[in-house]
Amino acid sequence: MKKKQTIKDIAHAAGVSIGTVDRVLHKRGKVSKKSMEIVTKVLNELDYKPNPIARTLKNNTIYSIKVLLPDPKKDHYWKRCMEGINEIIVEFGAFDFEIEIYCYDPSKPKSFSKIGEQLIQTENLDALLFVPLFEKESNTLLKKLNTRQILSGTFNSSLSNNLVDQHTGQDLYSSGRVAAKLIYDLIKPHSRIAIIHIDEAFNNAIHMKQKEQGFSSFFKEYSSFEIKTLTLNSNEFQSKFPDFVEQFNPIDAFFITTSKVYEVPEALKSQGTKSKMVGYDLLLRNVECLKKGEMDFLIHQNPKIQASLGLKGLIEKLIFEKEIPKKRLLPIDIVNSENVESYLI
Amino acid sequence: MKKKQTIKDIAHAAGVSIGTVDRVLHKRGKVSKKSMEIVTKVLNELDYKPNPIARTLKNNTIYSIKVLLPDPKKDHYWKRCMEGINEIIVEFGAFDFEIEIYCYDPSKPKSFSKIGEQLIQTENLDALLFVPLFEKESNTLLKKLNTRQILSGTFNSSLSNNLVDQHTGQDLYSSGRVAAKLIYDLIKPHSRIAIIHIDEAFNNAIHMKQKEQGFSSFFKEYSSFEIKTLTLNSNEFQSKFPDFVEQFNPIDAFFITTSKVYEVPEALKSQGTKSKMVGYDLLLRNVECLKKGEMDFLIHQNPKIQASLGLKGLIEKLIFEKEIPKKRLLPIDIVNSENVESYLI
DNA sequence: TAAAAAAGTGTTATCGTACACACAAACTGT
DNA sequence: ACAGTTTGTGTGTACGATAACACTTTTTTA
Repeated sequence: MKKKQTIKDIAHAAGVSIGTVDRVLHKRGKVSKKSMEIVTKVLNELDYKPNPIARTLKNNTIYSIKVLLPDPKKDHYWKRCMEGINEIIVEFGAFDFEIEIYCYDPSKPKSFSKIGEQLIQTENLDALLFVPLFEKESNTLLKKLNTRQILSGTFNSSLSNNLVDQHTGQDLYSSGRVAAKLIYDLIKPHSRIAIIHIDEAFNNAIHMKQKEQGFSSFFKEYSSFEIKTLTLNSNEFQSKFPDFVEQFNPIDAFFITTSKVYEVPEALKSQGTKSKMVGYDLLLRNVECLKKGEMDFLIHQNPKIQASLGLKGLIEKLIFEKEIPKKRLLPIDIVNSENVESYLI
Repeated sequence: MKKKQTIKDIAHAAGVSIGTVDRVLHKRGKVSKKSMEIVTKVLNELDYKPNPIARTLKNNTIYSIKVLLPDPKKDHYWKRCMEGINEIIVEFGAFDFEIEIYCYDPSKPKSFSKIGEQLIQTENLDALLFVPLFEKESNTLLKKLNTRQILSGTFNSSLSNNLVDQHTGQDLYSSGRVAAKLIYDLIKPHSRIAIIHIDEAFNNAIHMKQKEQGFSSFFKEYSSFEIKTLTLNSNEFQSKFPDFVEQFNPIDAFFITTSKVYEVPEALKSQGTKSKMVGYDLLLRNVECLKKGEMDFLIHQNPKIQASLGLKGLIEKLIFEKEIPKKRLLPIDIVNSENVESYLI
């Protein structure tokens, strides 16, 4: 039963003062070669780890973190992210933090830029966590964050470059392949498959493309399927979707690449046909469809965990100086009517 | 930008010393009615919460936690639990803890009782986390833990009573239903389904039973399926399984309730028939089968997360006095050949 | 060679909480 | 009325890490 080593123990073992040990630990210089050697030697031998508790106690600055995500009022998907953020705020409530959430309009790149611009003007901003729906605008923001030495984190969507300090998300290409495999198991050869992209306003373009590429890559190994793609935004759905269905009929399976899955069974009801269906995200309306048997699988993007892990990473980096991986990929959860409850807790 | 309230702030606002505030906070008496009133009033007004960080700093005791789980050498499934435990040990390495792992033979209840008995004899044991494979023996242990005021936690298997302080696991009944739904989607009506229980030595009896009940409950809604059950232990597999298959042939789908799924495709190879198959756990051999297309789905019990969350809960209870829920149910993950990698990181 | 600058080292206050201790004021009993 | 007890209150120190500060020793410069 050995007690944890403290800086005092190290100092004593090395025959120096705690001041010297501290200078070695923080590489603050002003240490002789001799002291340096003996302290590092003792440090390695005794496996010293500074007590994070004591460290944060002394360092009583108030860290400021801002979170910027799409408005949940415009798209319900983001509500769960908000919940994840709020959970972390509670969890770290005992620490001196000032965390504020801001929302932008997911259909307006300018709204993103504008709020982003305001946020980085904040005095003493320590970290910014955001959802980079718009590639160009996000990169502009990131560059400014980097020059100002502000810690950056993204989640949900990913950027192709390496500018961000930390990213939390899913591999969308694999996610498309998962959907493909699920559908493949449900249908017969020579079936007809429709890929439907329903977006607010063509912003998730990269997002949807990656899923489609994964999906297609899977079916390339099997030539006997006919696959067609329809891309439309939310408003066009009522007008364009029925036409598409009529022309491509009969459709054996649908792969919907966004969370607006619930639109499809609704629209198909008049048709009377029963198709296999795989889509994204556990929105209330999607879950209802799943339970009613109107769709087969949902792929869970785990927005809550993505957001909370992202924020947690930034916080721990700030207060514990914990190193965080540049990229963290979460599992791709397959959800059907029977395990959906287990994800909703 | 408001700083966190400290005990000093409260004392100042109430016009008393921090000692008095402290006595009010800890109900240690020796406080006049007048002081009591004004301090509680200020306390409520300013929404004071003591800093748990500073609190633990003072309390420099070394906590002792023991973990008792089935030997990974006897059953590979437990290897990942071990990994989860070790990750947490690293994560909390900076704190004063003494965590030790002990293993018992999953086929011998006596081995569990014996080591359990030894562990609770330990002086100053603060918490015990264990896998309660054996109901009777586990309850005996739990009662002793309770009388000795030792914090208790279980994971993976659950007990029907309420004696344990904290449990982390999955709902096995639902898990059986998930398997049922997966199989249902893959086969035609009037198919024949086999439920196979392969156990080391009939210890997971409750475990397997719960899964079977969930599975059956799903198919009760559809009368047109023929379901047969085979229960055997690992050693009997070679001899009894082929007979069973021959008698019940053709079998359209298999539901294997334990992690020994990999045995089945192997045994069926000589048969030449292709059946649907759903089983449990991401053992290396199971993953190989999944990738080769020899089985359709695996249900992931997430042993690593179960173990690590369980241990983390106990630790946080001890050092931060964080309240932990009596029961924590993890999601039931559905795994196919395309998302399996995302769970193996 | 003396003065100035730099390098190296130890001491100490601080963060917020907890608790022992000291001390004063208000009571008790003889 | 005075010693002894109880009650109430404030002060001081500890926990471990950190960094400012003070001090000594060495090196550089004029």
